[in-house]
Amino acid sequence: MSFELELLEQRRAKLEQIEALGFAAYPYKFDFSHTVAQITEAYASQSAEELAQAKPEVRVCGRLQAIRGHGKAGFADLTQGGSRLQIYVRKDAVGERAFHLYELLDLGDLVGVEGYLFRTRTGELSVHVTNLTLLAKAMLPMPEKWHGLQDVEARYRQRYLDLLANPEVRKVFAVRSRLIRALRSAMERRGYIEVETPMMQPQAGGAAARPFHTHHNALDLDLYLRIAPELYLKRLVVGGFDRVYEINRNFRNEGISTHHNPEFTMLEFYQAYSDYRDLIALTEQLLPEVVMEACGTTSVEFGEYRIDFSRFHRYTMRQAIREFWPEDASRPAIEDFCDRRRTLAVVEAWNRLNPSQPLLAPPEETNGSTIANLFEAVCETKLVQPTFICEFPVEVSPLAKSKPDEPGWVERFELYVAGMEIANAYSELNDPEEQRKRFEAQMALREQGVAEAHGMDEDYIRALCYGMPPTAGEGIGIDRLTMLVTNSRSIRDVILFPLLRPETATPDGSQ
RNA sequence: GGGCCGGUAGCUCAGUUGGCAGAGCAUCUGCCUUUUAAGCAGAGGGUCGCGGGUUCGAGUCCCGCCCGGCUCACCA
Repeated sequence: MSFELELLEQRRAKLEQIEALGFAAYPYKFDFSHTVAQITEAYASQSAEELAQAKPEVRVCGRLQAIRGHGKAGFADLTQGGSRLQIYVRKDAVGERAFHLYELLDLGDLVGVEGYLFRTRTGELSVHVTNLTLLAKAMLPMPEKWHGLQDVEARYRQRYLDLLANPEVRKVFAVRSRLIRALRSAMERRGYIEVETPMMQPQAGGAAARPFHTHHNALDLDLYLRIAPELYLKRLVVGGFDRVYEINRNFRNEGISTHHNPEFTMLEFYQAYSDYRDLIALTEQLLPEVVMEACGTTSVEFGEYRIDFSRFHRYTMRQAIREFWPEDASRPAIEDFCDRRRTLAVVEAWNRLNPSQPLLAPPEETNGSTIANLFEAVCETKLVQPTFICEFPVEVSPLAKSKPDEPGWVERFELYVAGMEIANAYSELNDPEEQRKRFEAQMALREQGVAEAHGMDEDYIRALCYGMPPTAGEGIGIDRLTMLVTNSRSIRDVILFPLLRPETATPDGSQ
């Protein structure tokens, strides 16, 4: 028998002994008078004398995280919801039967205790137990008590153990929850209505990404998991919801990295009678507001940086390439991006400065794509403090409205923080004829083999034909924002169950 | 997909030039009625990720594979 099975057998035997003592192995409930957190908070300031006088009675439950035996007495740490409370079990106080139960307990067991509060010789608030019950047994051993669970793979695969063994993980997800709650209430305060739009779509639109495929049997219908809610949310704006938002999952069938999980959470919202400038103003208000609510400050540690969400920088994409160009002699001019040949010369200059990582700019690529790629290569990692990058090439923005004076550029911004794209927003294109032309241009790209190019969406164009008010829309990546406010270097550390290969045994027995 | 790093007891980790598979925690037995990384004495626990190869001998060297991490590419 393997050691692991032996441990399991030991605990089965203990559970049988516990039942033989007359305790239920899996009782149905425990009537607690306090949570552990309520007790530690309410009695924190009471002295040993005050407690000895009052002997406050409590019924409290949780998981045993440490057991310290002393012969005919013993201590244990009861944890619940990330809080800890010591219990003290004496044979003469609980009786033979309950003390025998105490001796059969293992680390990880869930128990309920009844007793009175006191302070030990060393001053620690503890429950002097008069009644002990088992609520559920841990049949497998818990991770080690002071190093926690370190194995990264095990932490993701068995997140429940990660949460039990590593208190800071629990904190990350508490902050994530506060952040989402803050965003929701910030949107509600501004008069936005929360909606839910289809996750399964006959056509995956609203972004440039490859989708996941699925199938509905009864309708015999091929469907895609959505890559963005955008086109549905704008249909709702046509329908008269002037301010809508959705906080939900998007699915993109792309690579996995420290900044990308195949499913990720976005806040996406639309505001009628507004343009992207209004959304810059909104974002400048919104982020400090929600970051303050989630962490109690607007400036947060992120790796080697301190990120200040109360101050925003701003460049156009063309300005940013100039600004962050590494060398004066070859610094491009704004006019260099007007024409294909001059843009390619800028790429060549960049590649001369970075021969090890040359930027590929195939001749058939649109000039807009080349400029956007150039921007990412030159600037992205340097945008540490919150920075708006405004005005994108029309070729990479098929759903955004052109600038009135420069049809090749659109009214759009992306917000960068710590080298990551956090938000993306634009003045929405609401001219159905122009939208049709944009879709046609995208389809032409798709024919050239650009798999993530946008498809034609006739129903969306029909919706625009009924008239969409001038509208601005924005998406904010919740996972990445959570990374920033929890100082997490990997997106997997802010997603409870990140996608991993399943741990199935292969024919040769390996994993 | 490329590059680099890792996988040894339930957990956290050592393992030297190729020479008997180790420690701490956890577990088990005994002692212990205010400890808190409780303590003391003893015991058990291993497919060294998987499969080949080299060798008298492989955790260690070589090849292939699996899983994971970081990074580059792609993307948000």
